[in-house]
Amino acid sequence: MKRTEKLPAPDPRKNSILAALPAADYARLLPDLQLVPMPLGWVLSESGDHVNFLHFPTDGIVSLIYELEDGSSSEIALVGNEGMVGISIFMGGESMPSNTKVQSAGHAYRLDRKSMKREFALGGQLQHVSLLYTQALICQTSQTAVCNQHHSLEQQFCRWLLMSVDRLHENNLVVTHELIASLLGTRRESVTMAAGKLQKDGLIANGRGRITVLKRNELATRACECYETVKLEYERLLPKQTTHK
Amino acid sequence: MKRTEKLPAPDPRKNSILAALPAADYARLLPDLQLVPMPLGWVLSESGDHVNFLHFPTDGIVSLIYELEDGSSSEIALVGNEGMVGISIFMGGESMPSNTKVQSAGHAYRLDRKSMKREFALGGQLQHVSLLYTQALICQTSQTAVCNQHHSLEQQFCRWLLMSVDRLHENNLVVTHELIASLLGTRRESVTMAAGKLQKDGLIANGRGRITVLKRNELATRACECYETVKLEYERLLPKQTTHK
DNA sequence: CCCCTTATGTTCGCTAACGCACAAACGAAA
DNA sequence: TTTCGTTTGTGCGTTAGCGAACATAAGGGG
Repeated sequence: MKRTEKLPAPDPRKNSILAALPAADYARLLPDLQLVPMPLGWVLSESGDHVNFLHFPTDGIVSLIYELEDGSSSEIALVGNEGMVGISIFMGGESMPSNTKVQSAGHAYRLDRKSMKREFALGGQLQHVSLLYTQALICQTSQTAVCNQHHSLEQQFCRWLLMSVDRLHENNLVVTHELIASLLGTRRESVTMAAGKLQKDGLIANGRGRITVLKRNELATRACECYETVKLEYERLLPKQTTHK
Repeated sequence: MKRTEKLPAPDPRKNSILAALPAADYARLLPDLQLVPMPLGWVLSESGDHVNFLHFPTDGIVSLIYELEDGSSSEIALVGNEGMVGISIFMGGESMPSNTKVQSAGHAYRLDRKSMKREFALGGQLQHVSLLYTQALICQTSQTAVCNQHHSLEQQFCRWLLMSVDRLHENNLVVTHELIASLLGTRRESVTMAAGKLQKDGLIANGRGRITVLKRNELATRACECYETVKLEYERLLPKQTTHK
């Protein structure tokens, strides 16, 4: 019988937003940051929910999902340790029409509404980085809209795989075709076919509830330009930087 | 021969964002607001352009458009007198990957980057309303993404017509099928067919480069839920209010 | 008034993706 | 090992929308 191992708490600064803060700002925030595990499938918030915490993932992936009345849905953005979940807290709307759901297990540090608003109002680096991140998120969402309109399922699937492995920092995804289908807003069978084709060509290996990316570069050539466009915009807006001391 | 008539300058407060400001804030801004005409087809900014002005439309419609490498494109959002164009100025990114293009002629007041940043940094009502509007814009963009994935062209077309007449405050649109097609990311022929069907059913009348909405309510029943969802979210985030004195 | 550009209407085959039905195979739990 | 639920594979017929080619029509400028 396996025991759940007690792992050491991850460094909050594995999250890029927190890592971008000057020491003083970070120190001010640290006492208010609470570690929370993000198990697979956990729903952080649903459409219209009053959001009480801003989450900074250190690992794992959270999907922002829009659901329609007929039950169909689409993922509009992916968030990993490069970002945060719950922007309506500082944007002022209190809630959003999207659901936020953990698509790959991990951890996050959460900051309560009051602390975030207090820090945001200071007009310091957290405000600055939060707004830049939000702009990047708008870019991702917009590109998703165009992508849904113009690109084939295979292209979208490749894009999604790349965006996921980028955020996981490893090649192995724990997902079913069914889940991917709901995120891409398509049928499970279509995903199965696309995955089968990529596997036959040796780009991925897919087992039961698991997909392993084997040839990242080739996947990128099969993906649409959307992947690269969004990635470049993220790097432009939120350049990789050494953590402030 | 028609002469261009010299019309009186529109009231800046016909723009909802400006109208939402307290008298003191508005007075501080007023000297920096410049009226600019927005002729049909005018491109305010293209992908990656360094944006120097924030525009507050008083009438007319501006489209935010994403263009792909192969020349195809999709409209991401519509902006009328309820909003503003050039959010990257206060979001911090300086530029965005979208093009902004006048889809229906009108006017706007523009505010230069420096003045906007100065006012935004004060943390007053302009900051607050700008962020709320940005969240509404994210909602519109996200819903567009889902809509592109799941809804038929007819549904999208009806949604687009409704969103346009809402912002124009009249029933008559000056657009060609070709233009609509590029905004909806589809073929001109498909738009012609959809328009023909709606005309046969008496919901719209379409002439050469002109579409008149005859039965607004019926159009709403043929549109997808996306129209209503976005509209409600706009009203929630930016409730109609009497102008501050 | 005529011409000529621009906009709209219509047809025909084609393909990606849908909806449904069912078969196969994997793996955890008994 | 057997069983059973979940996941994946496959084969239909159907359809919305694409792409290209072409016909018609509306309106402005000479």
